[in-house]
Amino acid sequence: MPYRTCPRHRNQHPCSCAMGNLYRFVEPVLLFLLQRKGRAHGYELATELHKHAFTDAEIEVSALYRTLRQLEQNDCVTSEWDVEGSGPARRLYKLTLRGEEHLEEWITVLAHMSESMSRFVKEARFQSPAADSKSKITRSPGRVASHAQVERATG
Amino acid sequence: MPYRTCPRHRNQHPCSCAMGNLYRFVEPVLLFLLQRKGRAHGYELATELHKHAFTDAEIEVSALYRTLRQLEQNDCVTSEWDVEGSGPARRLYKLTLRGEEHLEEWITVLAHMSESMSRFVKEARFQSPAADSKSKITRSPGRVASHAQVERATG
DNA sequence: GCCCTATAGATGCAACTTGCACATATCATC
DNA sequence: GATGATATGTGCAAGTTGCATCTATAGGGC
Repeated sequence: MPYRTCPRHRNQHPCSCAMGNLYRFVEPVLLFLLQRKGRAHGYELATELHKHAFTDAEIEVSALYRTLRQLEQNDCVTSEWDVEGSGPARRLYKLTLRGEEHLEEWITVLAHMSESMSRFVKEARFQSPAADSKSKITRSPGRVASHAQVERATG
Repeated sequence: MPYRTCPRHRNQHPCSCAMGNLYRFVEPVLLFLLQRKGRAHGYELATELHKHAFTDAEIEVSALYRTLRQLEQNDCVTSEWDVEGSGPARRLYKLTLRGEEHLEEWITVLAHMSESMSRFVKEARFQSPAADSKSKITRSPGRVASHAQVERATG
């Protein structure tokens, strides 16, 4: 059953790597961190991102940079090169007013989703009370098979 | 600002259509409904899906059928044609043991995500208390721009 | 018979997203 | 001048999605 094994967390099953598309949740966390820190560069944000991530799947650095560029094109952040200090130049990002608004929209989205999920989990657990006890690992979220993985598994 | 208008919910902004990729959350709801109903066909599930959906974005029927086929290829459900009754033949789906296990994995994932989101929302609202009051619409989640929308907006 | 609508399931495809590998550049240390 | 840490990106194959479209059965109206 190949769709149930993850190359990254082979032994700490279940994991959430196959949920993919996590960059969407990278966006609100980046906005949040930028609001809190005032200004920061990408590499720095990368080190703090996982503390606020919604799953324990690793976050791609490339996804982070792409998300920052996307946010800038949407006028949610501005950036300027910082050549002070040693090491390679870093791009310093700052939240704009629009970025703050966008974060607030995100907060509304996530509050809504969180409630829906929580309701669903309660209802599903009530329907099938095995869910709590059967799973050996409670901290890590479960695994999801993608279409591609189905192909590999059945093809 | 084209990225901030949605063709479907132009007036009830903000919406969550641009979050896309919702079929991933279609999967657990399908598993849940199948467990509850014993057996059902796709069209029937489509009518009940939105009641348990995690956002108010419409769920594509094609995504539903694709998800059901995917689940079958993963041995999470089985199906057989039902030619009884009038109208076109329908494919009757039933949950397998593996499907139940997969639902439980999903429940673990979603419980974890829901908690992380809720924590994030609290922290972010504490940091920026405007989030509750500024947004005129509280029921609908906010809007997210995709890469493509950025291109259209800025190109 | 023919048209319309509802039911039911499915596919085609362009556009889009993602994971992974790789590229580039600066500076420190050995 | 090799190696490694810091820092920011790009290329591309493989995967996903939204929308339009297709097939098919049955019922009702004309």
